[in-house]
Amino acid sequence: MPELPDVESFARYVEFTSLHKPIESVRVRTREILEGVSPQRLGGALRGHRLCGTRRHGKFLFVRSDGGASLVLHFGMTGKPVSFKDPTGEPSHSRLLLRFADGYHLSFDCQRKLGLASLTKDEEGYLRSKEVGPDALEVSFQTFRDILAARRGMAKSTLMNQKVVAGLGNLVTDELLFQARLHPRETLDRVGSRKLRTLYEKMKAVLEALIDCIVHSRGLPGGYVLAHREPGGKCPRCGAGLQDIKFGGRTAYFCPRCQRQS
DNA sequence: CGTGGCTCCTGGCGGC
DNA sequence: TGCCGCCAGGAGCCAC
Repeated sequence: MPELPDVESFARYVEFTSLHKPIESVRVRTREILEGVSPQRLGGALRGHRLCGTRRHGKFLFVRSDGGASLVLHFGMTGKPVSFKDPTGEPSHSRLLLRFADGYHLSFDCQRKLGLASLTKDEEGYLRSKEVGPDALEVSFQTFRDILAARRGMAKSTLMNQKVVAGLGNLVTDELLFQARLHPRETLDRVGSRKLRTLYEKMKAVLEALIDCIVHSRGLPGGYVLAHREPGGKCPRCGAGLQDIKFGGRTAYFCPRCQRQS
C-alpha cells in the first residue's frame, strides 16, 4: 500500500486520532520491526508523554512526542496505523501498540513485517543517515533537475530510488511516467528540459491528486492509467494494450503507443 | 554509477 | 482438498 500519498494520509490519520493524550503504555508485539531501539528504551521515551505532531518525508512518518523524541515509522508494503478503543479491536498484525489515557489505542499494523519502527531525537540526522533524497512534494524544480542531471539510469528505477527523490513507489511512478509520456526505460539524461519540466509538474499533480483521492475516498481521476494497471489492461488515452516489464522484481505497466522510447 | 538477482516476510490466488 | 509457485504499492545487499 504505502507510497507517499498513503503515508500522507496516515500522517493526517494519526493527527486526527492520537494527539495530545497522555500515553499510558507502549507494547512491542514484534521485536523484529524495531530498528536500533529496544522495547524498553522506546517505552521509556514515550510513556507519560503525549504525541504532539507529525512530519512526513517521502515514505517516512515521524510522530513527535512532547518528550523530545520522535517515533519513526516506515510502512513497508503492508503497514498502516490503526486507531481503536475496545481492545478486541486490535488488528491481527499489530506490531506496536500505544494505549492512551482516554482508553483509545494506536497500533502499527504490519502484516508482512517489512515495515520498521524507530526512535530519534534528530529527524534530519535520521534521514541523512539513510541518505534519503528530498521529498517529492517539497523538492524545487531547480533541485529536481540538478539531481536528475547526475543520473544515467532508466527513468523508472531512478524515480523509484529513494536516495534520488523520496516518496515515489511502483504505482505512482507508473502513473507519472504515463502522464509525462515517458517510456520507463528512457534514460533521463536524454530527456530535454521541457519534458523534464513536464515530468516535475506531473509528479506534483499526480501526488496531490492521489492524496486527494485517499483522504476524500474518491475514485481516481479520469484518464489515470492506475485504474487499468493489470494484465490485459488498456490505455485510457489511446486504447492500446498496456505492456509490462520487470525492473528487478517489480512490474512496470506502460502504454507502448503513448510512451515511446526516443 | 547502474543493473539484475537475491533476501527479508506473510498471505491470497490460480493451476495441477 | 492439498500443495506449489507466483505475486504483492518496500528496500537493503552483493556481484558484476
